[in-house]
Amino acid sequence: MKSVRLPRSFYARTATEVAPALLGQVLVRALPDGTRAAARIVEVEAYGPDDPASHAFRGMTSRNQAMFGPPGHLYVYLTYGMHFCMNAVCGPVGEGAAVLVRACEPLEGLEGMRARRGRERTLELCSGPGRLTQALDVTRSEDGADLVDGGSLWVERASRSEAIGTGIRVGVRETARSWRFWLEGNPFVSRGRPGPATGKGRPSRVRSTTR
DNA sequence: CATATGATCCGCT
DNA sequence: GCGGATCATATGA
Repeated sequence: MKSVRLPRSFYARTATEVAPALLGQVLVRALPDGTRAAARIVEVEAYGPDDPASHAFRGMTSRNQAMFGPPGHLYVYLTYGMHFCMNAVCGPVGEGAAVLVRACEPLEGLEGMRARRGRERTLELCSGPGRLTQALDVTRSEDGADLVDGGSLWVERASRSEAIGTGIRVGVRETARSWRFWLEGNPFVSRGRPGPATGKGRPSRVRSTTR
């Protein structure tokens, strides 16, 4: 079957529409050495305008300017001084919305991923925002890259059968928005972090003890 | 200029 | 379950 790259119009919607729609789609990375890496998106988070948790909330800076650019481009930033996180920019130009890709299921180029990650277990290659950028060799150099017309990184349409789970975003204290989306039952979904266990509003994650 | 803080990961207990 | 690693960015003196 022919692989179809997601068009600009796919991203030109609100982040809360794009986020669940990205689940099951395949992220493809063409590496400098000519090899390919591909992974299926299994967990995302939406960050919209008027959203205090969004990097765009306080206006445009040199760090987040890609978020205010055209949809379908990449916003990549460094967090905790050592981990990159990748986002797909959404909405109209100037809005400042994006979807954070939190976890993927490795499909292609696993050996390269293992080498870049320094880990053997497939489960540890892409199950986390910092992990997947390392596995796919995405750094700040890719900030602003075009997912639609660019040549090294894009998203291909794929089918999905799993149900979608929703919950509060990881590391975000605000509990009103359930803007984290994942493929229910998929083992590559990151464990995330339970919110500040201040008593109210536990995330109520799926029970995953023994299996 | 100085400092606090992350949309995290990993190793150790 | 907990804390250290490690630094760009934002904010205040």
